[in-house]
Amino acid sequence: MLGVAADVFAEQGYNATTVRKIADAAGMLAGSLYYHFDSKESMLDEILSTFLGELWAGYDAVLAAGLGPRETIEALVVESFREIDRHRAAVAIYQKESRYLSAQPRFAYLTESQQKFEKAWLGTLERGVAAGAFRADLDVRLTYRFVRDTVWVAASWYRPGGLHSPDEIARQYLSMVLDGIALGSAHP
Amino acid sequence: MLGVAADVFAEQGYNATTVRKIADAAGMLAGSLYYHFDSKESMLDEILSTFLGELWAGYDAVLAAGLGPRETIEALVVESFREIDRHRAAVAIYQKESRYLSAQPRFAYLTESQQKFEKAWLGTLERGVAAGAFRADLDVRLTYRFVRDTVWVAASWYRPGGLHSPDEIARQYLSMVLDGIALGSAHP
Amino acid sequence: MLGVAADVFAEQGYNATTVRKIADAAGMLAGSLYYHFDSKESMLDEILSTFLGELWAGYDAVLAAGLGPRETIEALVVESFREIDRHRAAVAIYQKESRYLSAQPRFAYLTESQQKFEKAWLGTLERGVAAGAFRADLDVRLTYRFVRDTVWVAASWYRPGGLHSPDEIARQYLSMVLDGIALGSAHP
Amino acid sequence: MLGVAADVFAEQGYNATTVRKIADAAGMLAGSLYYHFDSKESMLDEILSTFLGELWAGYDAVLAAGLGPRETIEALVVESFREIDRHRAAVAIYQKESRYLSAQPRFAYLTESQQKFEKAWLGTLERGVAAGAFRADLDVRLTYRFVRDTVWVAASWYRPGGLHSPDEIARQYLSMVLDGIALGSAHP
DNA sequence: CATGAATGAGAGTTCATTCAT
DNA sequence: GATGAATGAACTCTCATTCAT
Repeated sequence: MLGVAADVFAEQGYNATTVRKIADAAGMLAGSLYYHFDSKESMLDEILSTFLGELWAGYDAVLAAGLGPRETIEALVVESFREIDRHRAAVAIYQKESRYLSAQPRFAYLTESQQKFEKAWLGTLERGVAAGAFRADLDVRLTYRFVRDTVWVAASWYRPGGLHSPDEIARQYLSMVLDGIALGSAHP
Repeated sequence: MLGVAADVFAEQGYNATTVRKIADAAGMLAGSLYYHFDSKESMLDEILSTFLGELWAGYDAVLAAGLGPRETIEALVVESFREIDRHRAAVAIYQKESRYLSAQPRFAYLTESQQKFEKAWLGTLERGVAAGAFRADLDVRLTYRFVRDTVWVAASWYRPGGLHSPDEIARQYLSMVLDGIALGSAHP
Repeated sequence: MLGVAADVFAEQGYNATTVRKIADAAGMLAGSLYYHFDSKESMLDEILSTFLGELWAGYDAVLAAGLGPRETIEALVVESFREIDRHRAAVAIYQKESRYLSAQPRFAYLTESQQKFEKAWLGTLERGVAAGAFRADLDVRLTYRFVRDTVWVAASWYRPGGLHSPDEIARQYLSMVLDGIALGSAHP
Repeated sequence: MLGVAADVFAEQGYNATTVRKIADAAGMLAGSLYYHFDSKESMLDEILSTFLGELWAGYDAVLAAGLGPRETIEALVVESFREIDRHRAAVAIYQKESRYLSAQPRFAYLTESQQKFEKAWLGTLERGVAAGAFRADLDVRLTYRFVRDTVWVAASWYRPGGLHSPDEIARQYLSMVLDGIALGSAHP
């Protein structure tokens, strides 16, 4: 039933989603939802925290593996697309609502997660620049935002079961992000 | 006053924004807004259509200039970041709300604009692949989405008057998109 | 300008008429009306009191003429249709709104007028029954309402300048009220 | 609950009636009404269409009975007063609001009903004139309006459970309409 | 005299939530 | 576990009215 709610939230936006719509999609009446959940907000909370829990399980495993910076970035991107595949709705909700939600105490964990996230990615990029794996002529914060957005916005159009598997999409994205889309360019 | 409304819509989301909040931000009472606008929706309409009007003025000029595919992409990206600079709030609103809005007849122009947009970008990318300017081993639709999202999501964090000028950001984005962030990669 | 307001009130109803509609019909802006009138209610007040003033001037002349009961009824009906002709809108407003207005102190004169009205008509009918001019087998209060309504409701469809003059309509109405519409009936 | 709404509409007028007044009269809060009805307008719609449905059931039975013109008129009047007795509020609402409502598509059936109504009454009167039952020296359209208004305006003052039963009122009205209120008049 | 802009009370309506059944 | 009915706060919007210009 959380899955149903997540789909509706993702499609219509949290605020524009009425409890009745969720109930309709779940085949019951609006009042009946309250046997299962405390509130509309608690559904959202559970959707987001479950997603972030699984995301960090994956990320932490990658970060603990002791890979080089380029390999770490690659693994994080692959992991991210797998999460998009498994939690598409949650990711879409996160993208749309997190800024406004993170102001509320109940969703403080969104801010924490975001900071941890930034530390992991930005740190890896900086490590990669120092190690000569990534270009030094780019603003690293800009690069961070570029890579981050590039990956996660995919949730807005990705549909599971489409032509490309998550791993295939990850591979193509990585190729674009790392090597660019132009032909014959080089950074000696 | 449309600027005020756009800022509030961008920050809180259209649905979560009450007319009272807009009125507060504009220094008047909620009812007073209706002397200037027919409805909350008409404010949104005017914000988005004004933005799209100016966007297409710029895009059309670029597309009519007869540039090569790579130069066209470069010019479109530069133009896009300039629009983000001038219409940051409108772009953010567009990003968040357009999917759900485009279902309504009143906002049918969003769908039209999106199709024109896709045609311009996708066409240029295909032309570039054919001309040997862009890599042929990538899915061109995936590449399109990658480039498109890469550019426009910037509106979610961009603040006018920050460290980087729009043109500087465009330059860095283009460098990443075209040549990648990795050092020493080449596509001969 | 009162005439304009009266027409709009008559057509749309007092409550459904906005000040703006009156102003539109008068060729000015809503706020400008307040140079001429204190309030929407005062327009209504002036319309109704002017009409009732003229009505009673006519009625009082009839009642003071010392006519017999049948001739008095005839004269009152003729006078009424002349008032409908001259104050069609006011009569229509009166018909629709008086019950609800008469509860307000400002419009107490409506109640007074109505009582005077009832006294004049009912008294004449009773006088006529006693004098053998009118049938005694009918409930006189019912008869009063019958005659009263019969006359005044005409304001709802009457349009000045139509086929029938007010006096012609009065003549036909009187013929129906006094002698009935059936052929060959008699009350010896 | 429709009955409650009808009473309030009848007494105060549709526009002057707030949903809060209806809710008060029904012993609930304004918002609660919307569990039972889509809108204030849909209450009005249901009240009027229910009334017209029953009215035409009665009228159609009369018209199908194959009576002579005078008997038809008598039966229609009797039927009308019975409807006033059963749907007093609805009739009063119809009288006050129908002209303005019939302009809206939703209430187009009011216009249709009115045309059917006119056809039934006017046709019967014309038939009666041709058959020598009614006077030929009167304008038949004027007569139609006279009879029509005479009957239905009664809803504005009629109170169920009063001194006169609907059938008694109908009898007196018919006597006045058919034979007049004057004594000794004849139409040979 | 008229305008344009604002006010503020109140309208119809929506919706998350509650709760007896 | 689910339903139907109700709650009450909040929302968008309307409108009579005011007033500086």
